[in-house]
Amino acid sequence: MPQTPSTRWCPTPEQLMILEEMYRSGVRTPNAAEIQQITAHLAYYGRIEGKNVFYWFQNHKARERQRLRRRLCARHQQQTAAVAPPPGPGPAGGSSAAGVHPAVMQLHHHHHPYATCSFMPHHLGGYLGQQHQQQAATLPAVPAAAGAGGKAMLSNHQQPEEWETMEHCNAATASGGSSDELPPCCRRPLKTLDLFPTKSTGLKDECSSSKSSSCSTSTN
Amino acid sequence: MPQTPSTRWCPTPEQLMILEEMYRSGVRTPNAAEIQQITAHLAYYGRIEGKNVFYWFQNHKARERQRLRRRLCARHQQQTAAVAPPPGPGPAGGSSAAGVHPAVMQLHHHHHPYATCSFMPHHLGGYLGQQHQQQAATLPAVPAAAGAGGKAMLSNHQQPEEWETMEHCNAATASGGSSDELPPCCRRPLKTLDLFPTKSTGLKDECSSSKSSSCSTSTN
DNA sequence: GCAAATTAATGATTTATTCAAG
DNA sequence: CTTGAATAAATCATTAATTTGC
Repeated sequence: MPQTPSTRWCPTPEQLMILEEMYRSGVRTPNAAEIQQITAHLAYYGRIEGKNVFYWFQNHKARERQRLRRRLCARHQQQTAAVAPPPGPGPAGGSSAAGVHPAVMQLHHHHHPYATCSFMPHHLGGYLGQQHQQQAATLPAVPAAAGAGGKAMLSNHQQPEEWETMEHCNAATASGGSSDELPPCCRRPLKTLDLFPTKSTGLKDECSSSKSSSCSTSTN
Repeated sequence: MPQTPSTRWCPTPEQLMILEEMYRSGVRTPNAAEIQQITAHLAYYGRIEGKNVFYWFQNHKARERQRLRRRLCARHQQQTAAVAPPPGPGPAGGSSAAGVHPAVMQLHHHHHPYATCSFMPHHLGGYLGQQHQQQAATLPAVPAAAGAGGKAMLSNHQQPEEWETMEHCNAATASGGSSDELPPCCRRPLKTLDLFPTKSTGLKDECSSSKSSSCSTSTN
């Protein structure tokens, strides 16, 4: 069969490189428009959809943070019995390498080749730019008026997050934008979300679900 | 400004009633097609979009469960330390009006009047059934090839969840369906997800983040 | 040397939390 | 205070590495 019916997007090295570079330069949660652009650009190197870009940033961000947490935790546990660690353990001479290369953005600007441009996580039905969808036939028997994606793209690119111990390279608002419509709902202040789920808001966890499991990496 | 640019969907009593009835009859996480249908139906009673239906079910489900958890927890704590001073004033008697009428499902079947049918969480750009969008003008300066929604609809309507202590009304798979394409990725077994985040899969929590907060219903 | 069996990464989905409009 | 909307965390599932047996 000519077309590998791979259900999963498989990023090419180039795509990955670009994405990582973007991430490094500060892009964390691109909004719809940005995702579109990125997608269009990356499409040059192979099949890719908006949702892929979206997911990639989500996952990358989450996992980067996770990794950090784990590290800090390990370290914390090491010196646990000792004393209260200095408030700002910081990367401790780690690879603070702030030397990030600036605007890598427009590596090449040419639009189109692939750019399926359809978001919508899955089978929902990409009735959008549905113009030359080879596999349009495989689309399910969804009634008819099939809408489109459900949840969605983020909107505001809130920079600060692992900004803390990470390589907090500035170059904020990498994607230039800033002149978008920015609808009323997406201007969340910033949200101070530190590495550890402090959750000091008030009523958070319903119960005291004592989840006591060490950091041991047990195989799944 | 003739049209209140209310950013939020405001469900009409009828819409709410129908939604609740559906929920009661087992609908928990309708898929895209179902959401479309529901949206179309509810659109008869007022403006509504797919995402609204989607969110409604999400929230309703989550909150129902949350309420339960809180109750159980409270009870548990009550008989635990036999103290637990009521921290907050508490809403006391909630409106638990459970008097709902049975199978309301197809109250009327007529499609259309409103049914914006566009999902996509927000500003993304509802370039879909974009046919008579009054406010199409307000759409941002999204480049051009604007894709569509981002995250998304669920797919399999996994029933079991609060099935436990809830009113576990059966009538499962209310929306008939079951003959959809159901792409390879969405056949999750069932997922046994009980009320308390047991999390016994394996390596879960990175650390032993001792989040010790009682179930006290502190006002937010 | 290859191919089945395991393990590690990571793309995709679902659930839980949080924010803020009404 | 209720609840629609948005985001982050957790989870699942598939693909790529890697190991092991022949």
